[in-house]
Amino acid sequence: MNSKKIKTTTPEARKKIILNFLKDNESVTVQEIVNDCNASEITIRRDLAELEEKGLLIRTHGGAIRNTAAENLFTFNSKMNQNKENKEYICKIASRFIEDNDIIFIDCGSTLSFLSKFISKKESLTVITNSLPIISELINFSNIKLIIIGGEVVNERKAVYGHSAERTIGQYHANKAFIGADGISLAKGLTSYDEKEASITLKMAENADEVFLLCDSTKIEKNSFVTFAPYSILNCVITDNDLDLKYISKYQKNNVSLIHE
Amino acid sequence: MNSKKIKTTTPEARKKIILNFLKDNESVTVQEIVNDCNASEITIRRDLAELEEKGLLIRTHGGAIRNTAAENLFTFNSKMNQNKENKEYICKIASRFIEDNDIIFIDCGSTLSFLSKFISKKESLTVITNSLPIISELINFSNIKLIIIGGEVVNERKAVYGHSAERTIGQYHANKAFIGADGISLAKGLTSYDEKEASITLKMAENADEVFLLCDSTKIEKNSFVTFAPYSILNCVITDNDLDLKYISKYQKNNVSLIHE
DNA sequence: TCACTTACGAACAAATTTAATCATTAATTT
DNA sequence: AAATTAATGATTAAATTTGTTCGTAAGTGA
Repeated sequence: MNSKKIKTTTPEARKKIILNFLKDNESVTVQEIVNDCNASEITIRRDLAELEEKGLLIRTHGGAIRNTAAENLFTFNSKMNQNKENKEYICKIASRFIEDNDIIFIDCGSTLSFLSKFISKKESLTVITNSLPIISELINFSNIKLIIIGGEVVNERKAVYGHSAERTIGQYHANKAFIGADGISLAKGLTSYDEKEASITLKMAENADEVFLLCDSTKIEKNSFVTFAPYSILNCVITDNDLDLKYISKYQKNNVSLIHE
Repeated sequence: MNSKKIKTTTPEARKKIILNFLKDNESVTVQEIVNDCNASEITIRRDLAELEEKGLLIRTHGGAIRNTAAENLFTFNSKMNQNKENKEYICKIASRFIEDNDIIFIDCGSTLSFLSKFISKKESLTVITNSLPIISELINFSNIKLIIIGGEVVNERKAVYGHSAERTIGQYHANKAFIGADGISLAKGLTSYDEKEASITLKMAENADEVFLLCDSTKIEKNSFVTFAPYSILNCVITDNDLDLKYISKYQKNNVSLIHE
């Protein structure tokens, strides 16, 4: 029996360690990685060179810094995990409104990206979206017909935007649209931080029979920068349990049902 | 040796051990599994190959890493590594024809997906594609304007197809198109196994000033199922070094340059 | 600026991992 | 029990990864 020394890292595992480290830290030195990975400097430098090649970090003298644009290919990172439970909760409620054979729009955004988790079990569904995380989650399910909206890919949002995208949406019609917003109020309607995003969201709403707004309770009766639609386009707002209950009747009077459980 | 060796693991039990280990750890080495399972390296490697085939993990040199959905969704696996060197070689040559500020179409297919490796260094570029692996490789690079063609997402090919996609391509015009095919001959022109794929390829070629066909030498003077374009739409065929040189002059006489180095 | 230190990468050589082939063993079917 | 099939391991050559050396480049402080 020849006892072999057991290596605990492979090249790819090292790279994962490096990238994971950079998720928590702004920068890393070659020495730090050498210690963590039990490999020589030159090996680490070669790893860093490869990772830079792929755009996953930026090399510096003595180490590397995070490439803020990259972090994780098709998942949001920090924003994604903020309020994760609430977002999942909201999406779970939303999934109750999805029926077999529905054709649905799914907007992009960190809240909406949890929706894919709950809809992969439906028997048959057509999903039209501009969100790459959604595509990536649903692509393996043969029961879902997936349609991606074409246009310019925006890295920061992992989604497709632009005139071409907006025009494309008009070619489709869906039963239901599941959209996001940065604020909603009876006074100003739906508002957003970003104009591009607002245009896409509006187009989806316009081309669907029923419109569901998914947003956490902190956004209710709050206004953001760009006003892009009146609240009347909505059939339903789905939010979390922290909702101030006084809003429910107010919204009901304006024909919008506010659902939180 | 007179003591009977007692087997403690079956193939399925080993695989369970491997997968369970990867639930708790980011990565695993072949040696670690060998120790845990009392099997030889080759057996473990065969296990890992099977598990990778099923998409349950990702093999690396020396072991395997966990398969988190988003990381490999948009990459081909088995077909990708067939003939890898030739495909890279072809793409490297092709990249010489790409200049700064070009607007280029990139077709989908395992050969073409290596092209992204070589074009991320260009200063400024617009890439229009229906290939999700290409999108996933280029999304991090701010020097590249990325446009995805909308339509139905086909999991098997990790790409976008359909009438809507074909129509969309007509909205764009590119300097150069880099396309693939399953066969090319002077008699039949460009041929493909798949009709949907052929239509997309043809549209790209029609909407570009220059057309480059990237295909390995085994496809030269071979015919496949669907004839979709005459060879005259091509400006250039880029192939590998195993090319039979007699074809070069023949193709040149028909105004197609056949490049292999 | 200069000297000084540290980091870097190319080239080579060593070590490790891998795939391919073949022979052996175990399990299953006939 | 014989034949067939599946699983395993040993051996080899090839491919990949790694570390060492050494000359060059980059940052640092006086």
